[in-house]
Amino acid sequence: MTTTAAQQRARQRQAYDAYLAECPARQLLNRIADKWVTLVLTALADGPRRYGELSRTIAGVSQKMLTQTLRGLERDGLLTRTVTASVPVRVDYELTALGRSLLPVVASIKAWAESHIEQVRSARVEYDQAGPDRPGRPS
Amino acid sequence: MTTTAAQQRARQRQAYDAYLAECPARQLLNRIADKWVTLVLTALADGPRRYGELSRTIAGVSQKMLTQTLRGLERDGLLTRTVTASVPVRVDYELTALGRSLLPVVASIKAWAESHIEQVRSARVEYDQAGPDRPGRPS
DNA sequence: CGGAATCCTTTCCGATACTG
DNA sequence: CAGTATCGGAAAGGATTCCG
Repeated sequence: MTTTAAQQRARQRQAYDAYLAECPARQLLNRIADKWVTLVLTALADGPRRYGELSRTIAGVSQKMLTQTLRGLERDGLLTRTVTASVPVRVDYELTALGRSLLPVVASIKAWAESHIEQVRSARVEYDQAGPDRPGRPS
Repeated sequence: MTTTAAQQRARQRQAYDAYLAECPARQLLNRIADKWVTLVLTALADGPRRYGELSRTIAGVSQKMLTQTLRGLERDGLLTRTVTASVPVRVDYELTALGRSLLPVVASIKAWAESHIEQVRSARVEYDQAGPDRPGRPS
């Protein structure tokens, strides 16, 4: 896979392109196109939330994944982490301006999933019934 | 995993909620909040594409992941697969109406990643510099 | 050309135990 | 309360080989 000078110039013009495997945009896409990221960001839509609140809101998330996701989002500048040194300690998470710019996008994914699940389920039933012997199906 | 009649009724009332671990919407979210799904759907934005075209457009995707993603999207009713029996065989993929309804959403994620990568990268630099000894960082 | 099938490595992720 | 650290199983995903 060689790249011509013309392709190089084309890339400069269009800046970042997620279709290119080596592009940083591809890696960022990989990070934000994530279930936990979507749920965490939308859970912070209405303002700051404590760790425990997030944990309860996002049912079934393990503490490991929640912490890991929060750290990643903090590092990427999408949310802030504020520690209040009390007993017991209190930690609040809040979206940054950058995080809020992503919010409508991930919120629309979540909304789409919730509003189209019925159609998807019936499509699956139809697909599975149509040909029990199809490409991709074992035995 | 048994569900009581009360739980069934509760689900009917609140429809689907991706925050609930058991909810089908959570699983659907898990499927569509995916790097390959985003790239495949956006690659089909301008009309039908052949398998080989998709493979070249989405640089770095393995044949296994591409086929697997396409099969999943076909089963979920987001795209159609059309085989033309020639030599060699020709296979085209095209978005369905359902798939097109998801398209603007995933396109906006891809666009966000491409347009905000700079801000995210500088946020990472700042985070990493600020405290080389921070929560989550080894030694 | 457009896959399927197999093998094998990497990464994800949950469970558990411990800490300030 | 809000984590960290570690371990092991499960799943994702790449490379390779073969096929209609």
